[in-house]
Amino acid sequence: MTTIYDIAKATGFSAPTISKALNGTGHLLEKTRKLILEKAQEMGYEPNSAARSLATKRTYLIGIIYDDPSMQRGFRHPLFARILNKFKESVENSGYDIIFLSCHTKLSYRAHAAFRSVEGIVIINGESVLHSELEELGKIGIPCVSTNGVIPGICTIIGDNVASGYKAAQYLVSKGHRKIGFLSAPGDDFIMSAQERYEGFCKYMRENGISVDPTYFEKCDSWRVESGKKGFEALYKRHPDMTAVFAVSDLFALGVMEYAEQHGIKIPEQLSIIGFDDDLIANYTSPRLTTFRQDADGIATLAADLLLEHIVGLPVPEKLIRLPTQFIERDSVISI
Amino acid sequence: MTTIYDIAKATGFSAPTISKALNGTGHLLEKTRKLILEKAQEMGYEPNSAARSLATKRTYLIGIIYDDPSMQRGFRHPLFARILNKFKESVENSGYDIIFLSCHTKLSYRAHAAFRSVEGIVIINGESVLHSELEELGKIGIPCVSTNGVIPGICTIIGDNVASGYKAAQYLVSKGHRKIGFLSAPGDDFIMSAQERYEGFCKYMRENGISVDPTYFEKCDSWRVESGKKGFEALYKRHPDMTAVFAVSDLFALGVMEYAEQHGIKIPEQLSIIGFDDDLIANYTSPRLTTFRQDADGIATLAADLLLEHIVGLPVPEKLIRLPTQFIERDSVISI
DNA sequence: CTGAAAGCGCTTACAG
DNA sequence: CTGAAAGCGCTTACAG
Repeated sequence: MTTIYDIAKATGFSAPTISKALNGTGHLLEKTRKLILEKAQEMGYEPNSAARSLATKRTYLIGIIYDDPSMQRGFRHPLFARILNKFKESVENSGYDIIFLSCHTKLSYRAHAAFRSVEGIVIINGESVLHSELEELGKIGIPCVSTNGVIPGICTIIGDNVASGYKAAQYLVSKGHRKIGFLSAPGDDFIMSAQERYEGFCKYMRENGISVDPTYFEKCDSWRVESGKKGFEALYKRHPDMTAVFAVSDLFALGVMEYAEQHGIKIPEQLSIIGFDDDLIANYTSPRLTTFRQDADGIATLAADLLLEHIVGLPVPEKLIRLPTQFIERDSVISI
Repeated sequence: MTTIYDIAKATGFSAPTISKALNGTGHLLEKTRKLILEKAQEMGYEPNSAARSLATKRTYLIGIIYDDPSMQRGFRHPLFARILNKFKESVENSGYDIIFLSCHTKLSYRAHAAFRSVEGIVIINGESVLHSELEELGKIGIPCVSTNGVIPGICTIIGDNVASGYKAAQYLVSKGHRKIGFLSAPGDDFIMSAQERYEGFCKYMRENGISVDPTYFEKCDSWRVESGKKGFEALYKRHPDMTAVFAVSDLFALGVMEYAEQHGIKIPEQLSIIGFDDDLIANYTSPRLTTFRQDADGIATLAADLLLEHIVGLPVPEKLIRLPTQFIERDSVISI
């Protein structure tokens, strides 16, 4: 590893001068700068981030919270992986690297963030059980944004769940459906996407004088396929005359299809389905799945921009920003 | 940010003593250690990794090369995302963090690795076009493993492609198929998985006296669904009497299914298919797709273990390690 | 058992 | 325009 001092020795200039030449700061003779740059190149010099960070107090590191306990698909999560992809790309374009913050017995998110001196944090998919940890994050003064749960004091950018639920209800009703099952998912005061979709669903019904029977609602106990299947089974046993179901996840829709196939329920002839997320798979089931697509790129870009602005000291709204989702009509819903 | 000096001042001990207490090194009075630890806790002390790295020359950072130009699914890649998940988990258990190495006009993999002082590098999914970059990595002396392409001087752990191709041929032939299309993918001297699968395929045929007609082979021009579809179209136009096709990727199989549906080809009645990767989707197409599953966890764990051993100075074999794949028989192949 | 000194590689005022 | 000095937060020999 060549250091700045090696270059100093080789060129006869002092370390500060080398530093200035390398960073393009200060006023140096063009000739000096050129000579130093050439020598640095020749000697294969690369700056050392640890030393630089120590001196400048800047690490160009963004901490990522990405834990997927509920769906357990890790980096293959249909929404959060897309957000992560784009977020990473965005911050890298500004010279930042990302680092994953972990949280276990020997290390908290906060401790990890402090250890690596990250300049900002994005909560892409947080362990819901760790509220207190996450709220703590909101307090330590380090810039933070969230693309998932809503945490006091942290700016959150998410898809418009209420509008999506509203749209689903509207669409199904327009197709003549009235006995509509709702397959929901775990959530709490922090992660509310499923609840909000139900809220929007009920809102449409209410506005249009259609009563909502709470026994048509079923909350699955995880975001996994099997949970969707199990949830649908419960729903179906209560209401075999149900004509449609809105699942808050494509994976649940898969579970429904699986159950339907095993029990001779024809889709969409006997049962229409709407999913959520537009997983790649939604385009290849049969029938192809009608679903909602969240604006992952929009969410990620906005989150990155706001976080970066926050880092350089610009004011950031501490509020909830909702981006529209896109309704994707395919073949899993029919008119009755 | 409380530093070691703050604790020194607060307790009356010197900085080195604080350091020893915090790290559990040296010989200190139990009483002293306890007092310091309590004070540190109370003051919310967290070590600073940049300062520590500078002093110890250890960063506990692993550089990840993960670029997916060919399939363009980023973190949702059916194989590499699974490897990344498990690899991350493995190294984190040993106290390491991962950081993604990027490679563009203003930064090479090598420069990025040097800047962040990573202690080791894993090439999970390298830009194939950047051979020279990757080979350079093999030379700079920093511990390196690969789970994808084969690079001179770098230990590589991959699935057993030859055996998989062999198995596919054997299975198809046992079901009576003789006119078998082979849908291959881009590759080169570095990334050879598709070629190797064809090699194994031909090997079985050769060993069993079945001639292989090269016009039944088609190389798609990316790993994407559309390329698979296009590739199959070419194949099908040459050989409408083909009874089966082996696609080196589930995504290609999806393309085949799409083409088949649009052209009234019944699957599996008129055309049997085998895919590769066991993407989630393979279990939900209709018919459900027969495919191969790579041992991503095994590959990742082995890669992590070898890399970590290499980092602490243990000898690591500079060779190619092949892990068996699992053949998953579902419903997309019939006997004829 | 504890501490004074030096150093890791870089940058930032401050002189000249 | 260039450099001497000090400091970022931590650790490692080395004394005592």
